[in-house]
Amino acid sequence: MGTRDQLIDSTRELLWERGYVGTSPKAIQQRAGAGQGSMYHHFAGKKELALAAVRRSADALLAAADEQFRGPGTAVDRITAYLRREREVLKGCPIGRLTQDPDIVADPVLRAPVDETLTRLRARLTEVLDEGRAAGELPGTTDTAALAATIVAVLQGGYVLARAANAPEPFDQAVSGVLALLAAR
Amino acid sequence: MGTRDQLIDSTRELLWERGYVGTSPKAIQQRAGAGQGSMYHHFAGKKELALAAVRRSADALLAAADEQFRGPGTAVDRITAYLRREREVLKGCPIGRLTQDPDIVADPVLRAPVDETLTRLRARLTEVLDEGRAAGELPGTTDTAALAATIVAVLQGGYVLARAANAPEPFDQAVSGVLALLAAR
DNA sequence: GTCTATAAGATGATAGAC
DNA sequence: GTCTATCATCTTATAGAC
Repeated sequence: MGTRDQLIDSTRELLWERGYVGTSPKAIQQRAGAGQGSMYHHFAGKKELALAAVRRSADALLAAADEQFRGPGTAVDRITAYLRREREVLKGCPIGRLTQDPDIVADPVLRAPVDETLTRLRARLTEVLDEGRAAGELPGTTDTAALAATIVAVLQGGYVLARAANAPEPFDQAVSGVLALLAAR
Repeated sequence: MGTRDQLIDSTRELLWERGYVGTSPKAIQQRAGAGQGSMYHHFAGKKELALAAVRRSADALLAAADEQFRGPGTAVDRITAYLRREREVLKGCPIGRLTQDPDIVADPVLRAPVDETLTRLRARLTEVLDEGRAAGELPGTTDTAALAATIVAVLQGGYVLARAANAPEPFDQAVSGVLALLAAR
């Protein structure tokens, strides 16, 4: 792996751990084992590097989700698999957490990949729910787009609860709760 | 209002807007209209001031929630009122957002009030759901603690989706989705 | 491509006058 | 109580040698 890739991956890690405001170029360089000159040779600055890192994390997130959505079973089975998938709950979501970063949300260029990722995730989930509704798993009156937003919100909010408690249990409870509601339909 | 209170309230605003890592003592002083000496006279430093600010915001959050929970109507009515309450959605949750702050989560003293607030909120919501279950609004098999976690997660995650989109609609969708599930029981 | 040197400004606090 | 220095360190680069 080249230095450029090392820099991007180190930035991905640090953005996940500390956010944009909490991540300095120096910290990125140290983790990547690269000098200042090297970093500024490959990237114009912190913002451009962060953009490359966020895009790569976004692609990884959508690919991982799609793996569950394309899996076997009914629509509800696949959503259950997605929600129950093994996760590093206490680390939170590498994309969702960026919504709490003032410099990301304030900058249209930096916010764009975050917005696009969560919008696409909801859209993909809506498709799966549409399949389930067509198959009679869900009532014909189900607002699948709203339900998709609910499911993604449970994930994102579950991370918040788990990080507050410094324990994964609240996340698991939140997931169990929404799955119970879904199963009762 | 005294200088000390001004400092706390300015810190509350800045923690909400920019988080702990993104908030400097200087910014606090400027917003409060106080000098350095004044701030360090009233508080030992940034951490102590943040602690006072977080505690005050936590009290406000729990009081606001309880206002809805003690309101009129069935359990589901009151939960609906709580979720549909007017909120500054794009600002997010002043307490929940702190879970994305590495220096808050890493410090037991700073994390404690965040943990306690969300834990109490879930506990209070569990009580309301227990009433609803006892009244026959919810099935006797309902795991009220899990459902409470789900509802709080929908709120916290709804904020994440809204901030990513820079629009309140995803929040409203997420809330609608969980209320539809709840109503169908 | 990578390195070291340099720098203007911010950060988080301390010291001491008033 | 509040003010104005002062300070060591960090931040986010730029410059130029190698």
